[in-house]
Amino acid sequence: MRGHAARVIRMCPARPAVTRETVLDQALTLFAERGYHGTPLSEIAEALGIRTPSLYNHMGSKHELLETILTRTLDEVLADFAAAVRDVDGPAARLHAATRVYALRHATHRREALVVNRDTTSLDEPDLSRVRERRREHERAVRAIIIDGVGTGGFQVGDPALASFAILEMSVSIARWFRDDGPRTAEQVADEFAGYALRIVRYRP
Amino acid sequence: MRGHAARVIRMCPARPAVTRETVLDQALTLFAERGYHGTPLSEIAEALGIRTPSLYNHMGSKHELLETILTRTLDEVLADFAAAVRDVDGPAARLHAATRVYALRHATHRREALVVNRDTTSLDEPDLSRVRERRREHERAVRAIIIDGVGTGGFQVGDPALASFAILEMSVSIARWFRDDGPRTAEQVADEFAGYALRIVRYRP
DNA sequence: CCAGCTAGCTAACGCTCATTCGTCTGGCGA
DNA sequence: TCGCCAGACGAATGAGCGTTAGCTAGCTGG
Repeated sequence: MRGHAARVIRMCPARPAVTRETVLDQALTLFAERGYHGTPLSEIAEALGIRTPSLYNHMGSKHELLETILTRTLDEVLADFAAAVRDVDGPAARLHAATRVYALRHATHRREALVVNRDTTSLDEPDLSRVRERRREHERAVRAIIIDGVGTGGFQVGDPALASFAILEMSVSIARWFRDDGPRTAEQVADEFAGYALRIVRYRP
Repeated sequence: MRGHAARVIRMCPARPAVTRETVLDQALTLFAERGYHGTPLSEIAEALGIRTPSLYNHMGSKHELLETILTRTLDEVLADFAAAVRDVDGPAARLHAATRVYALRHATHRREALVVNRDTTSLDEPDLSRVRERRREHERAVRAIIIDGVGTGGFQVGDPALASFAILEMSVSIARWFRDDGPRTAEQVADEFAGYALRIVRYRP
Protein backbone atom coordinates (compact mmCIF):
# COMPACT_ATOMS: atom_id res chain seq x y z
CA MET A 1 0.00 0.00 0.00
CA ARG A 2 1.11 3.55 -0.70
CA GLY A 3 0.08 5.18 2.54
CA HIS A 4 -3.59 5.59 1.82
CA ALA A 5 -4.99 2.28 0.65
CA ALA A 6 -8.78 1.99 0.75
CA ARG A 7 -9.11 5.65 1.55
CA VAL A 8 -12.74 6.69 1.79
CA ILE A 9 -13.53 9.89 -0.06
CA ARG A 10 -16.91 11.49 -0.02
CA MET A 11 -17.25 15.10 -0.96
CA CYS A 12 -20.91 15.07 0.00
CA PRO A 13 -22.02 12.86 2.88
CA ALA A 14 -25.20 11.77 1.07
CA ARG A 15 -23.20 10.45 -1.89
CA PRO A 16 -21.38 7.13 -1.60
CA ALA A 17 -17.80 7.03 -2.87
CA VAL A 18 -17.29 6.56 -6.59
CA THR A 19 -14.46 4.21 -7.53
CA ARG A 20 -13.43 2.23 -10.57
CA GLU A 21 -15.32 -0.73 -9.12
CA THR A 22 -18.57 1.16 -8.55
CA VAL A 23 -18.39 2.49 -12.10
CA LEU A 24 -17.87 -1.03 -13.44
CA ASP A 25 -20.74 -2.28 -11.33
CA GLN A 26 -23.19 0.35 -12.57
CA ALA A 27 -22.04 -0.18 -16.14
CA LEU A 28 -22.65 -3.89 -15.68
CA THR A 29 -26.17 -3.29 -14.43
CA LEU A 30 -27.10 -0.92 -17.22
CA PHE A 31 -25.38 -2.85 -20.03
CA ALA A 32 -27.32 -5.91 -18.86
CA GLU A 33 -30.58 -3.97 -18.94
CA ARG A 34 -30.29 -1.93 -22.13
CA GLY A 35 -27.25 -3.31 -23.90
CA TYR A 36 -23.88 -1.67 -24.50
CA HIS A 37 -24.96 0.45 -27.46
CA GLY A 38 -28.24 1.28 -25.74
CA THR A 39 -26.58 2.66 -22.61
CA PRO A 40 -25.21 6.24 -22.74
CA LEU A 41 -22.46 7.15 -20.31
CA SER A 42 -24.79 9.84 -18.97
CA GLU A 43 -27.00 7.13 -17.45
CA ILE A 44 -24.08 5.49 -15.71
CA ALA A 45 -22.99 8.86 -14.37
CA GLU A 46 -26.49 9.74 -13.22
CA ALA A 47 -26.86 6.43 -11.38
CA LEU A 48 -23.62 7.25 -9.55
CA GLY A 49 -24.68 10.81 -8.79
CA ILE A 50 -21.93 12.50 -10.79
CA ARG A 51 -21.68 14.23 -14.19
CA THR A 52 -20.64 12.38 -17.30
CA PRO A 53 -17.10 13.75 -17.74
CA SER A 54 -16.24 12.83 -14.15
CA LEU A 55 -16.46 9.20 -15.15
CA TYR A 56 -13.13 9.64 -16.92
CA ASN A 57 -11.44 9.96 -13.54
CA HIS A 58 -12.17 6.25 -13.08
CA MET A 59 -12.02 4.73 -16.54
CA GLY A 60 -10.22 4.98 -19.84
CA SER A 61 -13.19 4.82 -22.18
CA LYS A 62 -16.63 3.30 -22.50
CA HIS A 63 -15.18 0.54 -24.62
CA GLU A 64 -12.67 -0.36 -21.97
CA LEU A 65 -15.51 -0.84 -19.48
CA LEU A 66 -17.04 -3.46 -21.73
CA GLU A 67 -13.74 -5.15 -22.37
CA THR A 68 -12.97 -5.35 -18.66
CA ILE A 69 -16.38 -6.79 -17.85
CA LEU A 70 -16.15 -9.45 -20.54
CA THR A 71 -12.56 -10.45 -19.84
CA ARG A 72 -13.11 -10.74 -16.10
CA THR A 73 -16.27 -12.76 -16.56
CA LEU A 74 -14.72 -15.28 -18.91
CA ASP A 75 -11.72 -15.68 -16.64
CA GLU A 76 -14.05 -16.49 -13.78
CA VAL A 77 -16.05 -18.96 -15.85
CA LEU A 78 -12.92 -20.91 -16.75
CA ALA A 79 -11.65 -20.75 -13.17
CA ASP A 80 -15.02 -21.99 -11.89
CA PHE A 81 -14.91 -24.88 -14.30
CA ALA A 82 -11.36 -25.87 -13.40
CA ALA A 83 -12.11 -25.75 -9.69
CA ALA A 84 -15.34 -27.70 -10.09
CA VAL A 85 -13.90 -30.67 -11.99
CA ARG A 86 -10.56 -30.81 -10.17
CA ASP A 87 -10.36 -33.98 -8.08
CA VAL A 88 -13.64 -35.23 -9.54
CA ASP A 89 -13.36 -38.63 -11.22
CA GLY A 90 -15.51 -40.19 -13.87
CA PRO A 91 -17.32 -38.51 -16.77
CA ALA A 92 -20.73 -38.54 -15.10
CA ALA A 93 -19.56 -36.84 -11.93
CA ARG A 94 -17.45 -34.41 -13.94
CA LEU A 95 -20.27 -33.46 -16.32
CA HIS A 96 -22.58 -33.06 -13.34
CA ALA A 97 -20.11 -30.81 -11.54
CA ALA A 98 -19.30 -28.76 -14.63
CA THR A 99 -22.96 -28.18 -15.47
CA ARG A 100 -23.84 -27.42 -11.87
CA VAL A 101 -21.22 -24.73 -11.46
CA TYR A 102 -22.00 -23.22 -14.86
CA ALA A 103 -25.73 -23.10 -14.12
CA LEU A 104 -25.10 -21.74 -10.65
CA ARG A 105 -22.95 -18.96 -12.06
CA HIS A 106 -25.69 -17.95 -14.49
CA ALA A 107 -28.19 -17.72 -11.66
CA THR A 108 -25.89 -15.77 -9.35
CA HIS A 109 -24.16 -13.59 -11.98
CA ARG A 110 -27.05 -12.79 -14.25
CA ARG A 111 -25.82 -9.38 -15.36
CA GLU A 112 -22.44 -10.66 -16.48
CA ALA A 113 -24.05 -13.49 -18.42
CA LEU A 114 -26.47 -11.17 -20.20
CA VAL A 115 -23.70 -8.80 -21.24
CA VAL A 116 -21.47 -11.62 -22.47
CA ASN A 117 -24.24 -13.08 -24.58
CA ARG A 118 -25.52 -9.83 -25.97
CA ASP A 119 -22.55 -7.53 -26.35
CA THR A 120 -19.52 -9.68 -27.09
CA THR A 121 -19.95 -8.75 -30.75
CA SER A 122 -19.52 -5.08 -29.85
CA LEU A 123 -15.84 -5.68 -29.14
CA ASP A 124 -13.44 -4.92 -31.93
CA GLU A 125 -10.96 -7.24 -33.31
CA PRO A 126 -8.04 -8.05 -31.09
CA ASP A 127 -10.33 -8.61 -28.11
CA LEU A 128 -13.22 -10.18 -29.97
CA SER A 129 -11.18 -13.17 -31.08
CA ARG A 130 -9.62 -13.54 -27.68
CA VAL A 131 -12.99 -13.60 -25.92
CA ARG A 132 -14.46 -16.01 -28.43
CA GLU A 133 -11.52 -18.33 -28.05
CA ARG A 134 -12.09 -18.46 -24.30
CA ARG A 135 -15.69 -19.49 -24.79
CA ARG A 136 -14.69 -22.18 -27.26
CA GLU A 137 -12.10 -23.39 -24.80
CA HIS A 138 -14.82 -23.97 -22.22
CA GLU A 139 -17.10 -25.65 -24.73
CA ARG A 140 -14.32 -27.98 -25.86
CA ALA A 141 -13.60 -28.94 -22.26
CA VAL A 142 -17.23 -29.89 -21.69
CA ARG A 143 -17.34 -31.73 -24.98
CA ALA A 144 -14.24 -33.68 -23.99
CA ILE A 145 -16.02 -34.90 -20.88
CA ILE A 146 -18.94 -36.08 -22.99
CA ILE A 147 -16.67 -37.85 -25.49
CA ASP A 148 -14.92 -39.50 -22.59
CA GLY A 149 -18.26 -40.59 -21.20
CA VAL A 150 -19.39 -42.06 -24.50
CA GLY A 151 -16.22 -44.17 -24.55
CA THR A 152 -16.07 -45.30 -20.96
CA GLY A 153 -18.82 -43.88 -18.78
CA GLY A 154 -22.07 -45.20 -20.18
CA PHE A 155 -23.17 -42.08 -22.06
CA GLN A 156 -25.26 -42.65 -25.17
CA VAL A 157 -25.30 -39.65 -27.44
CA GLY A 158 -25.19 -39.38 -31.19
CA ASP A 159 -23.27 -36.13 -31.46
CA PRO A 160 -21.16 -34.92 -28.50
CA ALA A 161 -20.90 -31.39 -29.92
CA LEU A 162 -24.66 -31.08 -30.17
CA ALA A 163 -25.12 -32.32 -26.62
CA SER A 164 -22.52 -29.93 -25.23
CA PHE A 165 -24.17 -26.99 -27.00
CA ALA A 166 -27.56 -27.94 -25.62
CA ILE A 167 -26.26 -28.39 -22.07
CA LEU A 168 -24.28 -25.16 -22.00
CA GLU A 169 -26.88 -22.99 -23.67
CA MET A 170 -29.79 -24.18 -21.59
CA SER A 171 -27.68 -23.15 -18.59
CA VAL A 172 -26.91 -19.76 -20.10
CA SER A 173 -30.60 -19.13 -20.43
CA ILE A 174 -31.00 -19.22 -16.64
CA ALA A 175 -29.70 -15.67 -16.59
CA ARG A 176 -32.71 -14.62 -18.63
CA TRP A 177 -35.47 -15.76 -16.31
CA PHE A 178 -33.99 -16.45 -12.87
CA ARG A 179 -35.12 -14.14 -10.06
CA ASP A 180 -33.57 -13.98 -6.64
CA ASP A 181 -36.99 -13.60 -5.08
CA GLY A 182 -38.48 -16.40 -7.16
CA PRO A 183 -39.72 -19.76 -5.90
CA ARG A 184 -36.41 -21.59 -6.46
CA THR A 185 -32.95 -20.95 -5.08
CA ALA A 186 -29.94 -20.78 -7.35
CA GLU A 187 -28.68 -24.05 -5.91
CA GLN A 188 -31.95 -25.84 -6.58
CA VAL A 189 -31.94 -24.70 -10.18
CA ALA A 190 -28.29 -25.65 -10.62
CA ASP A 191 -28.87 -29.14 -9.23
CA GLU A 192 -31.89 -29.66 -11.43
CA PHE A 193 -30.00 -28.55 -14.55
CA ALA A 194 -27.05 -30.76 -13.72
CA GLY A 195 -29.55 -33.62 -13.68
CA TYR A 196 -30.88 -32.54 -17.10
CA ALA A 197 -27.34 -32.71 -18.45
CA LEU A 198 -26.92 -36.32 -17.44
CA ARG A 199 -30.28 -37.16 -18.98
CA ILE A 200 -29.37 -35.47 -22.24
CA VAL A 201 -26.32 -37.70 -22.57
CA ARG A 202 -28.45 -40.70 -21.51
CA TYR A 203 -26.33 -41.59 -18.52
CA ARG A 204 -27.49 -44.73 -16.69
CA PRO A 205 -25.80 -45.15 -13.33
CA MET B 1 -54.64 -4.96 -58.38
CA ARG B 2 -54.67 -1.25 -59.12
CA GLY B 3 -53.30 -1.35 -62.61
CA HIS B 4 -49.65 -1.85 -61.78
CA ALA B 5 -49.30 -4.53 -59.13
CA ALA B 6 -45.82 -6.03 -58.78
CA ARG B 7 -44.42 -3.44 -61.10
CA VAL B 8 -40.72 -3.82 -61.50
CA ILE B 9 -38.82 -0.58 -61.13
CA ARG B 10 -35.12 -0.32 -61.59
CA MET B 11 -33.62 3.05 -62.30
CA CYS B 12 -30.28 1.45 -62.93
CA PRO B 13 -30.15 -2.03 -64.44
CA ALA B 14 -27.41 -3.11 -62.02
CA ARG B 15 -29.52 -2.29 -58.95
CA PRO B 16 -32.27 -4.70 -57.91
CA ALA B 17 -35.64 -3.21 -56.96
CA VAL B 18 -35.96 -1.83 -53.43
CA THR B 19 -39.27 -2.61 -51.72
CA ARG B 20 -40.57 -2.63 -48.19
CA GLU B 21 -39.72 -6.32 -48.04
CA THR B 22 -36.13 -5.92 -49.19
CA VAL B 23 -35.65 -3.16 -46.62
CA LEU B 24 -37.04 -5.40 -43.88
CA ASP B 25 -34.82 -8.23 -45.04
CA GLN B 26 -31.65 -6.16 -44.94
CA ALA B 27 -32.61 -4.69 -41.58
CA LEU B 28 -33.11 -8.22 -40.30
CA THR B 29 -29.67 -9.28 -41.48
CA LEU B 30 -27.90 -6.29 -39.97
CA PHE B 31 -29.89 -6.19 -36.73
CA ALA B 32 -28.98 -9.86 -36.26
CA GLU B 33 -25.31 -9.12 -36.87
CA ARG B 34 -24.78 -5.88 -34.95
CA GLY B 35 -27.94 -5.40 -32.94
CA TYR B 36 -30.64 -2.76 -33.36
CA HIS B 37 -28.77 0.04 -31.60
CA GLY B 38 -25.53 -0.95 -33.32
CA THR B 39 -26.97 -0.69 -36.82
CA PRO B 40 -27.25 2.77 -38.40
CA LEU B 41 -29.80 3.26 -41.15
CA SER B 42 -26.92 4.27 -43.40
CA GLU B 43 -25.70 0.66 -43.39
CA ILE B 44 -29.09 -0.66 -44.40
CA ALA B 45 -29.27 1.92 -47.17
CA GLU B 46 -25.77 1.14 -48.37
CA ALA B 47 -26.50 -2.58 -48.49
CA LEU B 48 -29.49 -1.78 -50.70
CA GLY B 49 -27.53 0.58 -52.93
CA ILE B 50 -29.51 3.71 -52.05
CA ARG B 51 -28.97 6.77 -49.83
CA THR B 52 -30.26 6.88 -46.28
CA PRO B 53 -33.20 9.28 -46.75
CA SER B 54 -34.58 7.14 -49.57
CA LEU B 55 -35.34 4.45 -47.02
CA TYR B 56 -38.24 6.59 -45.85
CA ASN B 57 -40.03 5.86 -49.10
CA HIS B 58 -40.43 2.28 -47.82
CA MET B 59 -40.75 2.57 -44.05
CA GLY B 60 -42.15 4.79 -41.32
CA SER B 61 -39.17 4.82 -38.99
CA LYS B 62 -36.30 2.67 -37.81
CA HIS B 63 -38.30 1.71 -34.76
CA GLU B 64 -41.16 0.48 -36.89
CA LEU B 65 -38.78 -1.86 -38.72
CA LEU B 66 -37.88 -3.53 -35.44
CA GLU B 67 -41.48 -3.72 -34.32
CA THR B 68 -42.55 -5.32 -37.60
CA ILE B 69 -39.77 -7.89 -37.47
CA LEU B 70 -40.54 -8.88 -33.89
CA THR B 71 -44.30 -9.01 -34.29
CA ARG B 72 -44.14 -11.07 -37.46
CA THR B 73 -41.67 -13.51 -35.95
CA LEU B 74 -43.68 -14.15 -32.82
CA ASP B 75 -46.84 -14.62 -34.87
CA GLU B 76 -45.05 -17.26 -36.90
CA VAL B 77 -43.71 -19.03 -33.83
CA LEU B 78 -47.17 -19.36 -32.36
CA ALA B 79 -48.60 -20.44 -35.72
CA ASP B 80 -45.83 -23.04 -36.09
CA PHE B 81 -46.59 -24.40 -32.66
CA ALA B 82 -50.32 -24.61 -33.25
CA ALA B 83 -49.85 -26.37 -36.58
CA ALA B 84 -47.30 -28.79 -35.13
CA VAL B 85 -49.38 -30.05 -32.22
CA ARG B 86 -52.73 -30.01 -34.00
CA ASP B 87 -53.98 -33.57 -34.47
CA VAL B 88 -51.11 -34.93 -32.37
CA ASP B 89 -52.24 -36.99 -29.38
CA GLY B 90 -50.44 -37.75 -26.15
CA PRO B 91 -48.02 -35.55 -24.19
CA ALA B 92 -44.88 -37.30 -25.45
CA ALA B 93 -45.76 -36.94 -29.11
CA ARG B 94 -46.94 -33.37 -28.56
CA LEU B 95 -43.80 -32.32 -26.68
CA HIS B 96 -41.68 -33.97 -29.36
CA ALA B 97 -43.54 -32.16 -32.13
CA ALA B 98 -43.49 -28.81 -30.32
CA THR B 99 -39.76 -28.99 -29.61
CA ARG B 100 -38.96 -30.21 -33.08
CA VAL B 101 -40.74 -27.36 -34.84
CA TYR B 102 -39.29 -24.78 -32.43
CA ALA B 103 -35.76 -26.09 -32.88
CA LEU B 104 -36.23 -26.31 -36.63
CA ARG B 105 -37.38 -22.70 -36.76
CA HIS B 106 -34.30 -21.56 -34.87
CA ALA B 107 -32.04 -23.34 -37.32
CA THR B 108 -33.86 -22.05 -40.39
CA HIS B 109 -34.70 -18.54 -39.17
CA ARG B 110 -31.54 -17.68 -37.31
CA ARG B 111 -31.66 -13.94 -37.94
CA GLU B 112 -35.17 -13.54 -36.58
CA ALA B 113 -34.30 -15.53 -33.47
CA LEU B 114 -31.19 -13.49 -32.76
CA VAL B 115 -33.08 -10.20 -33.07
CA VAL B 116 -35.93 -11.40 -30.85
CA ASN B 117 -33.52 -12.50 -28.15
CA ARG B 118 -31.28 -9.50 -28.27
CA ASP B 119 -33.44 -6.51 -29.16
CA THR B 120 -36.89 -7.13 -27.74
CA THR B 121 -35.94 -4.83 -24.85
CA SER B 122 -35.36 -2.00 -27.34
CA LEU B 123 -39.10 -1.76 -27.93
CA ASP B 124 -40.98 0.82 -25.94
CA GLU B 125 -43.90 0.19 -23.81
CA PRO B 126 -47.07 -0.63 -25.61
CA ASP B 127 -45.28 -3.10 -27.89
CA LEU B 128 -42.83 -4.45 -25.34
CA SER B 129 -45.56 -5.89 -23.13
CA ARG B 130 -47.42 -7.27 -26.12
CA VAL B 131 -44.36 -9.08 -27.45
CA ARG B 132 -43.44 -10.42 -24.03
CA GLU B 133 -46.95 -11.71 -23.52
CA ARG B 134 -46.72 -13.65 -26.78
CA ARG B 135 -43.54 -15.36 -25.63
CA ARG B 136 -45.09 -16.25 -22.31
CA GLU B 137 -48.09 -17.62 -24.15
CA HIS B 138 -45.84 -20.05 -26.01
CA GLU B 139 -43.97 -21.03 -22.85
CA ARG B 140 -47.23 -21.69 -21.02
CA ALA B 141 -48.45 -23.89 -23.84
CA VAL B 142 -45.30 -26.00 -23.68
CA ARG B 143 -45.48 -26.15 -19.91
CA ALA B 144 -49.07 -27.32 -20.14
CA ILE B 145 -47.94 -30.27 -22.25
CA ILE B 146 -45.34 -31.17 -19.63
CA ILE B 147 -47.82 -30.90 -16.77
CA ASP B 148 -50.19 -33.08 -18.73
CA GLY B 149 -47.40 -35.60 -19.26
CA VAL B 150 -46.52 -35.69 -15.60
CA GLY B 151 -50.12 -36.53 -14.79
CA THR B 152 -50.87 -39.04 -17.51
CA GLY B 153 -48.01 -39.64 -19.89
CA GLY B 154 -45.18 -41.04 -17.82
CA PHE B 155 -43.08 -37.87 -17.49
CA GLN B 156 -41.01 -37.56 -14.32
CA VAL B 157 -39.97 -34.02 -13.65
CA GLY B 158 -39.76 -32.07 -10.41
CA ASP B 159 -40.62 -28.65 -11.77
CA PRO B 160 -42.48 -28.36 -15.10
CA ALA B 161 -41.63 -24.67 -15.42
CA LEU B 162 -37.93 -25.36 -15.10
CA ALA B 163 -38.10 -28.13 -17.67
CA SER B 164 -39.99 -25.99 -20.15
CA PHE B 165 -37.45 -23.19 -19.77
CA ALA B 166 -34.58 -25.59 -20.35
CA ILE B 167 -36.20 -27.17 -23.40
CA LEU B 168 -37.18 -23.90 -25.04
CA GLU B 169 -33.95 -22.06 -24.35
CA MET B 170 -31.65 -24.84 -25.48
CA SER B 171 -33.59 -24.70 -28.75
CA VAL B 172 -33.25 -20.94 -28.97
CA SER B 173 -29.51 -21.33 -28.73
CA ILE B 174 -29.42 -23.21 -32.02
CA ALA B 175 -29.66 -19.84 -33.74
CA ARG B 176 -26.34 -18.90 -32.19
CA TRP B 177 -24.21 -21.70 -33.57
CA PHE B 178 -26.07 -23.39 -36.42
CA ARG B 179 -24.54 -23.02 -39.87
CA ASP B 180 -26.21 -23.96 -43.13
CA ASP B 181 -22.93 -25.32 -44.44
CA GLY B 182 -22.17 -27.19 -41.22
CA PRO B 183 -22.03 -30.96 -40.76
CA ARG B 184 -25.68 -31.32 -39.68
CA THR B 185 -28.89 -30.40 -41.44
CA ALA B 186 -31.54 -28.35 -39.68
CA GLU B 187 -33.80 -31.42 -39.59
CA GLN B 188 -31.13 -33.57 -37.97
CA VAL B 189 -30.56 -30.99 -35.25
CA ALA B 190 -34.29 -30.55 -34.70
CA ASP B 191 -34.84 -34.30 -34.34
CA GLU B 192 -31.95 -34.62 -31.91
CA PHE B 193 -33.20 -31.74 -29.77
CA ALA B 194 -36.73 -33.14 -29.73
CA GLY B 195 -35.14 -36.28 -28.31
CA TYR B 196 -33.33 -34.24 -25.66
CA ALA B 197 -36.66 -32.74 -24.62
CA LEU B 198 -38.17 -36.15 -23.93
CA ARG B 199 -35.10 -37.15 -21.95
CA ILE B 200 -35.25 -33.97 -19.86
CA VAL B 201 -38.79 -34.84 -18.78
CA ARG B 202 -37.68 -38.48 -18.26
CA TYR B 203 -40.17 -39.94 -20.68
CA ARG B 204 -40.09 -43.75 -20.81
CA PRO B 205 -42.07 -45.14 -23.72
C1' DC C 1 -0.01 25.59 7.38
C1' DC C 2 1.18 24.81 2.86
C1' DA C 3 1.88 22.02 -1.42
C1' DG C 4 -0.07 18.69 -4.19
C1' DC C 5 -2.97 15.33 -5.61
C1' DT C 6 -7.73 13.54 -6.21
C1' DA C 7 -11.88 14.01 -8.21
C1' DG C 8 -15.50 16.83 -9.02
C1' DC C 9 -17.49 20.53 -12.29
C1' DT C 10 -18.74 23.49 -16.70
C1' DA C 11 -18.00 24.34 -21.39
C1' DA C 12 -17.14 22.89 -25.61
C1' DC C 13 -15.97 20.01 -29.63
C1' DG C 14 -16.63 16.88 -33.29
C1' DC C 15 -19.03 13.34 -34.78
C1' DT C 16 -22.94 10.34 -35.94
C1' DC C 17 -27.49 9.43 -36.19
C1' DA C 18 -32.54 9.62 -37.38
C1' DT C 19 -35.47 12.37 -39.68
C1' DT C 20 -37.52 16.25 -42.80
C1' DC C 21 -37.88 19.02 -46.97
C1' DG C 22 -37.83 20.36 -51.59
C1' DT C 23 -36.30 18.95 -55.98
C1' DC C 24 -35.59 16.20 -59.89
C1' DT C 25 -36.25 12.23 -63.06
C1' DG C 26 -37.73 8.42 -65.61
C1' DG C 27 -41.18 5.04 -66.66
C1' DC C 28 -46.27 4.16 -67.03
C1' DG C 29 -51.20 5.08 -68.01
C1' DA C 30 -54.07 7.61 -70.89
C1' DT D 1 -46.97 12.08 -76.80
C1' DC D 2 -47.91 14.15 -72.45
C1' DG D 3 -48.76 14.48 -67.62
C1' DC D 4 -48.26 12.13 -63.34
C1' DC D 5 -46.22 10.16 -59.62
C1' DA D 6 -43.27 6.78 -57.24
C1' DG D 7 -39.01 7.03 -55.71
C1' DA D 8 -34.34 8.56 -55.73
C1' DC D 9 -31.42 12.48 -54.33
C1' DG D 10 -28.68 16.47 -51.81
C1' DA D 11 -28.85 19.52 -48.22
C1' DA D 12 -29.99 20.55 -43.84
C1' DT D 13 -31.48 20.05 -38.93
C1' DG D 14 -31.47 18.99 -34.27
C1' DA D 15 -30.55 15.88 -30.88
C1' DG D 16 -27.45 12.93 -28.51
C1' DC D 17 -23.25 10.72 -28.08
C1' DG D 18 -18.20 9.99 -26.38
C1' DT D 19 -14.49 12.58 -25.22
C1' DT D 20 -11.17 16.55 -24.04
C1' DA D 21 -9.65 20.68 -21.70
C1' DG D 22 -9.36 23.79 -18.13
C1' DC D 23 -10.72 25.09 -13.71
C1' DT D 24 -11.66 24.48 -8.69
C1' DA D 25 -12.60 22.69 -4.00
C1' DG D 26 -11.03 19.92 -0.44
C1' DC D 27 -8.47 16.22 1.80
C1' DT D 28 -3.79 14.48 2.95
C1' DG D 29 1.05 14.08 3.81
C1' DG D 30 4.88 16.72 5.22
